[in-house]
Amino acid sequence: MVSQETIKKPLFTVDSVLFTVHEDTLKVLMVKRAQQPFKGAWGLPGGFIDIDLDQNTDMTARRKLADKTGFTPNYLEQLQVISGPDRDPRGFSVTLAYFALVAHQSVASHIDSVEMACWMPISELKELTTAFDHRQIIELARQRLKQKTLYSMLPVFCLPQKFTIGQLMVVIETIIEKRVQRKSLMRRIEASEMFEISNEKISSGGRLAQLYSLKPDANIVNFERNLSI
Amino acid sequence: MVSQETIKKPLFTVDSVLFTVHEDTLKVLMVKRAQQPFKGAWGLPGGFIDIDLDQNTDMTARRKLADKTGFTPNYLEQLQVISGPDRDPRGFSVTLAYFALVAHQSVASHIDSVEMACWMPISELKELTTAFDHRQIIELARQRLKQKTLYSMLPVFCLPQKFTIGQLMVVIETIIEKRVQRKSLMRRIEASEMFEISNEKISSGGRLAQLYSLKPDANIVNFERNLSI
DNA sequence: AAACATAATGTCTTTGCGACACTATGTCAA
DNA sequence: TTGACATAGTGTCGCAAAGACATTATGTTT
Repeated sequence: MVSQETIKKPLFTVDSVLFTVHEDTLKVLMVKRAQQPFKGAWGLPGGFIDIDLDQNTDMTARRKLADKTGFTPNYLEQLQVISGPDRDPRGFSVTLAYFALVAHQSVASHIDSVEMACWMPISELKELTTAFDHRQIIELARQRLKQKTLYSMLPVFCLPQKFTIGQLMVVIETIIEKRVQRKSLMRRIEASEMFEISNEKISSGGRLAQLYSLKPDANIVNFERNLSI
Repeated sequence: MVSQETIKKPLFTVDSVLFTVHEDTLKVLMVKRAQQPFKGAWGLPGGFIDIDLDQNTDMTARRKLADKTGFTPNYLEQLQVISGPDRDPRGFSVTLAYFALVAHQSVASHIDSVEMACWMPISELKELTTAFDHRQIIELARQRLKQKTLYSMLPVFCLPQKFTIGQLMVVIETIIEKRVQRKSLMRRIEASEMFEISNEKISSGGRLAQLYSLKPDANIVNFERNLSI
């Protein structure tokens, strides 16, 4: 028989960095670990692939997130594989980290009712001791989110189905930590052809704001220019 | 004890898509499989992680490439994890695919001497039956290479240490399948500050061409604008 | 020495974001 | 009711970087 049968296998896990923006703050979903190692510490939602339940690793990520939030995220993509002999006390470990986005309101109530999960503001992470190398993974995810925000409309997945340009602007500014011109966003919304104008407007303390929504079959457009850093 | 001990583990492998450009053609390194499954078929170089030899999955990719080419690539980055119950006849399989670049001349002689490895022009892939889902993985890698070529100088890793703008232009045009302005490349070389002007020039049938080389400590700059598609 | 080939530069056009003034239209309070 | 205020949306100019292409520079070849 071939050699792979005799090679020691590493642990393989799937973890997700689920972001949302709420109250002008970028937050990440953390869960309190119920088991060793790092029992009781905050860490990323994730776990082992279950080859009877999961068709692939994307499903593993979704399933684990659903366990914690009762929801599947609006957006999910692979972030990176992190591996090494020392990152897990149980032995050589390989983690596939996902990066996900969700509208805060979608999951707010469920999260609030569970003691094991919380939305952690990204700024409060440095004072927190997290399980494994999860803080670095979150930082990696944040960089990716920031970068993608410069050339795509990814932040719409942090908003409800119908949203205004003002809301989009706030979310983008929170993510990239820089002001952005409303005009630029309007140009991009127009040019991308990803969105449709709702027949509703909502009040926001001044002139009524146009509601937009993502077209049902829209693919995410990547613009050829970044917003300036 | 916790449940992960009882869960069936998927197979975990690391494969690499190693590109080079030679004779105005984008080529990918394929190896003839020595073992089942798909024994005798062409596939991507790769294999199982060896937790005694490899500090992480990057090392696995490098080690497996070195086995086939006697070389480590000039550039290596993670591409994507592909997983599923049916992609490997032995059972549920998880593959971490890498994407790598090398100058053709670096490895040409070694490859030529080995019957088990060859540089396959990307255009000839569709007529070839490849192991597993390796053709899709290659296509994925090609898309990524193309995209990154629009906003970075990644193609320099397909060139020898000293290269001319003309050579760079050919490689870029081969990858993105579109003509590009020499002027644009010169502007980018200047602006990125990644390169230094060699004190040599080489002949190329006309006026001598300036040789450039990557600064030893240079990081890869991402431009804020894409080349047009 | 002339023809040719490739390299490099000069400069005008095009495109899309940034800045900001200006207009539009809602709410709220006197 | 009306005027102050707030937020939404538009018009327009500036600017930076890529595209296009003519022009100049400097090699090789005959």
